[in-house]
Amino acid sequence: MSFESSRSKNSAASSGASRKRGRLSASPWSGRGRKPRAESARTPGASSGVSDHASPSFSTRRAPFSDFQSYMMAKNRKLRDQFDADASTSSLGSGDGESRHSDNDDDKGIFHGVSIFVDGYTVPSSQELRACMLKHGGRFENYFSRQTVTHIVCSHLPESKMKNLRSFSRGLPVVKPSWIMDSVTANRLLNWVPYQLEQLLTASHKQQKLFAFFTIKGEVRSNDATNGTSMNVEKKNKLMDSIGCETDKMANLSKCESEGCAETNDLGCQSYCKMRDTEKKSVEMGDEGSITETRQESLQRPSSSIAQHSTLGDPNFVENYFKNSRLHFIGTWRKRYRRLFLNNTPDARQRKLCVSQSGSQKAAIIHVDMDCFFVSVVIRKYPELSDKPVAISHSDNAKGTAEISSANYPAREYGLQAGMFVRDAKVLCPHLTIFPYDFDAYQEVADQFYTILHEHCPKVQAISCDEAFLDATEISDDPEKLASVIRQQIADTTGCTASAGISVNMLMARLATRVAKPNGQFFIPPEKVDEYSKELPVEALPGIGYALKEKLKSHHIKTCAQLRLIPKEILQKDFGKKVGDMLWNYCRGIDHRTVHVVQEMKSVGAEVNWGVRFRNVEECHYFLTSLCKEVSLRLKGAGVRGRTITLKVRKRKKGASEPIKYMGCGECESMSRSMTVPSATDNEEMLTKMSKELFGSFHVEAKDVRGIGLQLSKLESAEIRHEANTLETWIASSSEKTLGQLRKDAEFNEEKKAEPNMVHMTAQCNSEIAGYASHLSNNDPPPCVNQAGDTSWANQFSLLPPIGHLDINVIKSLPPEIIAEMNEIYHGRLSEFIRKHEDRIDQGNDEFSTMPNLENKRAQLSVDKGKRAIYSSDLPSYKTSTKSFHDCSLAWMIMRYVPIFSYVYHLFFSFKTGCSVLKTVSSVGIDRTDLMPSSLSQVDESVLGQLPEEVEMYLRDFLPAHRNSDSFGGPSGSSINESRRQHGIKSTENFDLHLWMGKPPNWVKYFKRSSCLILNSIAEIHADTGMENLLSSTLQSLILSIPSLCSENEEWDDEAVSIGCEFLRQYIELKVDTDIEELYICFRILKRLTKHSLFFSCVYNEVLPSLQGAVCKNYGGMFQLSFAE
DNA sequence: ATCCTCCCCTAC
DNA sequence: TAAGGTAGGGGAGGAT
Ligand SMILES: Nc1ccn([C@H]2C[C@H](O)[C@@H](COP(=O)(O)OP(=O)(O)OP(=O)(O)O)O2)c(=O)n1
Ligand SMILES: [Mg+2]
Ligand SMILES: [Mg+2]
Repeated sequence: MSFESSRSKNSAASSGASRKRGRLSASPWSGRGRKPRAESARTPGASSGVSDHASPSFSTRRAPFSDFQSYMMAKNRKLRDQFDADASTSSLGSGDGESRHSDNDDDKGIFHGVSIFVDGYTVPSSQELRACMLKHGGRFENYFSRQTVTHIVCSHLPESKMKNLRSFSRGLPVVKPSWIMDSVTANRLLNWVPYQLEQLLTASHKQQKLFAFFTIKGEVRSNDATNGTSMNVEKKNKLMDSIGCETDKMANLSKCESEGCAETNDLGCQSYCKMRDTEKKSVEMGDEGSITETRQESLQRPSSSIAQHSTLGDPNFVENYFKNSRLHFIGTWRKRYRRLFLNNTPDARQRKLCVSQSGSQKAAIIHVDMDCFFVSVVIRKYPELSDKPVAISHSDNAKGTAEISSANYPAREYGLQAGMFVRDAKVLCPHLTIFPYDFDAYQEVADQFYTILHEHCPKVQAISCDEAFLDATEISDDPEKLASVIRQQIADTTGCTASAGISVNMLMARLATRVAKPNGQFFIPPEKVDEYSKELPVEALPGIGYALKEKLKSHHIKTCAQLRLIPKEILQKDFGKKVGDMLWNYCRGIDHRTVHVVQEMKSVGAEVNWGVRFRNVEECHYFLTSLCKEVSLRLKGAGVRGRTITLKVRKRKKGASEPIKYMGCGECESMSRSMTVPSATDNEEMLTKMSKELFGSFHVEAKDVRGIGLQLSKLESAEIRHEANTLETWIASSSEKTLGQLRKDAEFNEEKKAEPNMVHMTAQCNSEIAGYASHLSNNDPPPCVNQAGDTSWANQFSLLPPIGHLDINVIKSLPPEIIAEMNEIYHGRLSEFIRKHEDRIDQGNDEFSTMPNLENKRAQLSVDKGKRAIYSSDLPSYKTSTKSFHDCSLAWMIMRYVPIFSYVYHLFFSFKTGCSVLKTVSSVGIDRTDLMPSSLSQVDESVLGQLPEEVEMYLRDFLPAHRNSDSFGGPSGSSINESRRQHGIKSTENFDLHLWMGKPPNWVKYFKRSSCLILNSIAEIHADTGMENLLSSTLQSLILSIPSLCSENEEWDDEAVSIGCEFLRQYIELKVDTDIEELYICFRILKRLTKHSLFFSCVYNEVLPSLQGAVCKNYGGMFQLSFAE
């Protein structure tokens, strides 16, 4: 939707009033200047690496560059970094990745030879640590294995977990994440000893600690006094190193950094420079017209020109933009604090599985949220400002369109809100003090915030950098106490206040927080849930934003109480199944969600919709290149690759003028297109190529482009080892086991040797992938199966899908040479298989085509004979089927070895149609028939969430997170079809809460349908009295039939009372202006009715305040009704 | 029916 | 000047 629409917090109207700033406002802008992040981002040695390496985005890493040379240097450096990351990723498991840059031996990275396993929640997150390790030549293990892991990294484990950790870590260093971050900062591998986890130091470890302490005694003493952090550690390290505790890797990166990276014979570097040159040339040359235009514009436009801050003026635009975008930061921080479920931990396996589901116990959910987060953090230094209106924004310009990011509570008194333009805010509150952002500080506080939460509760679901849900059901009898302890500690540690809401579900906890703010907490007991939720306006419910609110308003629904009057089926019909359910539940305070500690990552992307202005396609392409670079880095940082790439383009709406917001995108038409490729990628050049193609397909005028975004989905893990490892482990154990035995296995199986024939797999997969990747980067056509050369596929026999999995129809449609090769791989059994099948058809007994077999479907090799993009390839067909077999095996093994899983499985795996009967024959000795889900996408999330965390982890980890084997059509015509579908608002008049509108007024329908006899009668009477629209007449008639109606067979429920109340309230609303006398009469009759009927008594009492309120508002007095008896 | 694509909506 | 991102949920409608 357009940023310009009326739902915006900004009114275009109010630009007048440029008043003077208050006295206080001078300081933040004039005094401290406003170099937002660039400087601090490079500050070394912040305690836990807070300032650096926070985001995979390169944009957070370097200062902006003013001249072209430093720009190029930085680019080259970046390229090299990225190259390193590539190398270390593909060198996992086999060393051959290194040959690619063997000329540069010193580029191995400081963590060469180091392999970490991250246990539990850490700051920075395991994702970031992973990115960091891979970037600097180290390795990151998803699973603990004594063979591979050299260091265990963790922080803040509860004591119970510590015990486990002690037992399985035996001898391996257990260190804090700061070891890694500090090492990176120092650009060398620091000694880990000072970073040992103190909590873990048992007798055996103590020796090392004592040793460490002893050798640096003097230093530590003096430093301890200053409560030092990284500085002290840094000193400790120097000492340790000088004693020779551990050999250091030479710090060699800086050499390259200093000069001449452009001349490095680094292949990637050169090709990059070349590419950049051509890019640049094409931008400059363009067509004749645009050259002159360029000249003219740059001459004509002084510093205030549009070009200045747009893509036109800054070759580093994307980079600089992300360095300053608050929304970018809060968007990516969310990831930082979320635990992604690939991060399985041994302790999770070890913990008891019998954490009995608290079925009977009432849940205790705590929602914690920092108060006006950005403001609080910044004004810690200025306590005198805490009761003055303060906001955070990029600019203090009272006439500008900079946005308010956060306003403190005094400022909110003036009506300030996040998202408002500064110029509007200044109108509302002329003496507002505005501070610039301090992103480093926000991150640091957020880190502390989450550390505290995790210290107190194992079940934390991160919502954003300043907000989380805790499930305290099992850990505390007194969640209110827990909340206050947590809030106190947050205040003490961070100097900022947090508020908390406590209730029985996530919805109510969240709503409670709103009441609690600022700096408070609020508990909504189960019995009050109804009461609290009833009074709310619908937009107070999370999930109801501008659009839903408006849609509901058009049905005359403004409050939850009104919403409750609409039957679920009708809501579902009008809003869709899920949304309808949500509305129905939420307005009653019902919420079935559970606190999810781990969450799935489904897409990775980046977009820019500010400052985007182009003159020609070349500039668009250059921008796309930067964006792809960014996305590629983010993918690598997250350790994933994607198969579907989606490009989103915002195009100036026809007739739309220059946006209200400076450099904004204004009124836009937005469109998106995607293509799916057979092999998941994170390769920058590949992305660039694809995104350019997608961009071209829009046929958009370059000058009209106002925003571009790129997103990858259908994600797969970048680490092939992941599944391999798992497979090994599982295969290594043999017979049927109980769950208990299994757990013990998990504890010890790192000791085991895997089957020798399974070990090869990793290396082969890797080399295959590497080969494919290198082809891509050389711009060669992708290798086809035959060229791929290695007969290694034959060796991977054990990984092939059992022959029974193959869809015979698909097989037969394959090119003959592929069939031949497959036949070879299957040692001739394939042709036999085909022959048999043909026999069967002859007998009219085609088992394979009549039996619905999901797995067969998944293994289908969709061969698109049509035009295919250059990067498409037939090769992955094999990979796909191989992969699907992985999935089967893993899932199968879970079922086989863990009886409880069969149970769990039946509990929550829902199949679409025809459950697949999986025929598993095979090379690894499996011979069973079982049901299998094809992926986690078929799992019922809510059930999954209720499982014990361990089970959840298992399932998430062992099942494929995503469907891997759906057909890959490439950008085949259909997937690239422009769609101009209208999403017009459906005007179903199925329900309307305008009760007094319509020919027979709408209330008649409701009353007739009601199960309440009284309401039915009212409807009847209304009809009998000739559809009289005056309520008083109806009530007059009603009172005559009182004896027959009320007292004896009074049957009514809450819903009847509610609709009765709504009926009256709307009547009040309708009549209060125009016919106050009618209202008076009605309520006198009603008062009389209360004597005879409890129902009317309820309705009357509930509506009376509304009546008196309305009367008072309009006439300044109240009805005297009491004498009416 | 179910999947997929192209949206829209929401929250921070 | 100013930095309107990110990612999940979900609906409509076409393809299968
Ligand atoms: N439109 C928005 C919403 C939020 N934020 C940033 C600034 C906020 O400080 C932070 C946290 O968002 P909250 O919704 O929690 O808002 P606050 O913490 O500022 O206020 P509250 O006390 O209501 O939580 O995210 C932002 O930049 N722009
Ligand atoms: Mg907040
Ligand atoms: Mg918040």
